[in-house]
Amino acid sequence: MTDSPRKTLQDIADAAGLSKAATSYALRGIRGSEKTQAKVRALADELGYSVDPIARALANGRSGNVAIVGSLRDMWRQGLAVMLSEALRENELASIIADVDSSPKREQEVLQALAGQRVDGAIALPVDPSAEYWGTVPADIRIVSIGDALSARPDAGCVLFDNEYGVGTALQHLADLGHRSVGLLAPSLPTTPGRPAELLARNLGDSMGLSVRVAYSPSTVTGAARAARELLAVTSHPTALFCLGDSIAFGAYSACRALGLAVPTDISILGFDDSELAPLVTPELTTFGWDEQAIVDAAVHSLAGDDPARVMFRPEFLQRGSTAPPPADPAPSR
Amino acid sequence: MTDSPRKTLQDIADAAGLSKAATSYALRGIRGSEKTQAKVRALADELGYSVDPIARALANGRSGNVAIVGSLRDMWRQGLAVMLSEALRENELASIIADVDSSPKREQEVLQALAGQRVDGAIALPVDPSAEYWGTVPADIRIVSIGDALSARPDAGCVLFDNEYGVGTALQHLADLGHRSVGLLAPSLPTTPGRPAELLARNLGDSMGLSVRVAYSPSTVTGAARAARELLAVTSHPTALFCLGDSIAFGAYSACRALGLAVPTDISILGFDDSELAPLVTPELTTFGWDEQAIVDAAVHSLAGDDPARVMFRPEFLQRGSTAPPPADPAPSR
DNA sequence: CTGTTAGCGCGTTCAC
DNA sequence: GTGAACGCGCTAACAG
Repeated sequence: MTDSPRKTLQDIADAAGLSKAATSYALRGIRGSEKTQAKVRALADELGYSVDPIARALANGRSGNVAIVGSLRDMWRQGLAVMLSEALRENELASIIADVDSSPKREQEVLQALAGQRVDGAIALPVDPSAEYWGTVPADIRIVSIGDALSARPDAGCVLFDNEYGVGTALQHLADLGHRSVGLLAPSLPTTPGRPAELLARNLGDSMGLSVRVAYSPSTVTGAARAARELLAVTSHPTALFCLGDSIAFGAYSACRALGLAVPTDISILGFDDSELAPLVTPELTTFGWDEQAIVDAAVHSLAGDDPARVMFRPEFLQRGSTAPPPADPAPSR
Repeated sequence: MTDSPRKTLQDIADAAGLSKAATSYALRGIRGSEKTQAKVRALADELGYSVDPIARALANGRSGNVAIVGSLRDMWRQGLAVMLSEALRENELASIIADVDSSPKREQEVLQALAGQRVDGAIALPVDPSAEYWGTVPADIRIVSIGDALSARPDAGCVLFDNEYGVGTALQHLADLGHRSVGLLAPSLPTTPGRPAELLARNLGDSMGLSVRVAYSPSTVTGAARAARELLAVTSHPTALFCLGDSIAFGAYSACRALGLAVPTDISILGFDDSELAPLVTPELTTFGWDEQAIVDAAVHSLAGDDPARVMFRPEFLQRGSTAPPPADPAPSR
């Protein structure tokens, strides 16, 4: 238990026989001769000095903290959050993580608290990207959103997903297999309508002669199981389930098992995100994979760099074993 | 886009016609008449004032932040970290999350930075609980460790797991089934020996006439698959794998599949932590479940309360389908 | 008790 | 290279 009373800049200035200012500049290599800088630095780590990040933050107005805000309930997003956190650390930024479940209300609250928290920026995995409240975040807090653009915050960096490609590929795949009725299990709440992926699914489905029924599901396996069950508990249920997240797909597996439906012979299931476990369930889950590290790097770069970039990532279709043609006779009625 | 240049204490002092000091006291309800306090508070949120956490931290030495430090690579810990973060928020504590992968070196670095960050406390899911470096964290930073006690930090709160029960039950279960040679896949590194669970496994194994071979594995599915493969790639490999974490168990499934070993007929697999997916893999994973919410509450309570409590949780054995008696003839040699 | 004045904490930055 | 002011809230010491 070190009881060392923290060295301050003054301490090492004294030791070096310099002024605080000179020492400060030297430490940061901004001014002073090579020699002085070297001497000061040597002294600093000899005495075990390290800048007090709080004092520095107070002095120059940036805290070096960024918030990671959003819906962090499914495995994929949790993993992403941890990766983000790590990438930020490598950029000398501390991250505070705030899960908002999938509640726009919580999202708004957290956002409101941001200003007070003095974060320099935020990386969002937005619950409701079309909400007005994004506009209320002070303009000097940089935002990068992952997944959807923030309509109320056009200046934010965006790491977008090529949903058109993903959803199009998925529906085409199902249409090609002969499905006509598809259930879409989306992670948002009914109260946050208009998320691109869902609109897209309806439109693209229409153009392929596919009837797409949309349902909303929590991103937890058990929650999704319940949602999937409801979708399947009608007399003439969809013959395929397209789940916007692997966690949801796993829930769908569970629901099918409970209902005695075999995957993929009775019903096809399509996931999204390629969780580590997708190849491990039976049958292996057909899903879409991302280059997560590239996504994380893009987000952090967009936050740290000077251009709030807009980049788009295209998911890779990973066909495995969870899809097949629909059963020949009308789907069993529960 | 509010462009408000952050109100300061001075602003609201001016507005109230008071001194900064009076205002500061009033806001915190420490001094001043009821009337003044009410007036000042009203003014404060009318003007949208909120204390600058940085200035406050600099002034009184505490930031109201707590760090969540540790190995956050497996799903279970990631989920726990997010839950902790949420529970802390409810206690008006912001949390910063630092994943240290499973590197003691990184753990030490993060710990060292803690003091500078002015965190009030830390919740640790320690990589190396027996390391000396825990002792170097300033005594005024409260620590609560989850999973293992910190030998160098006897004053820390502890949320312990009843490993004796868990490991004992697991090994007994395997012994009862007739296994004699068990592989233990533990998430630590070879460089951090002496983790209770592993020592226990050897000792308990001995007393049951079980030969326990310990191997170390990353907590990712793919990493664990590799580790499991090595363990199984010897001529006379264990007939059961006890994995200290479901992520590792899933990796073991993957390895078995690749090696053409059937679970549970060729090899039994036992997990730990009861991930949401444990009942979804085939065969369903036999594992141990926790009351995560209780664990989180205990940790947060121990950090926030005044008694650095020591509590212990006992996992629940969840027998499903991944264990069976060993094959009658000697195990196939790869 | 109410309110005030005058630092303090610690690193940064502007003038000279 | 230097002194001094600054950022913003907290707190000891003191006056009414």
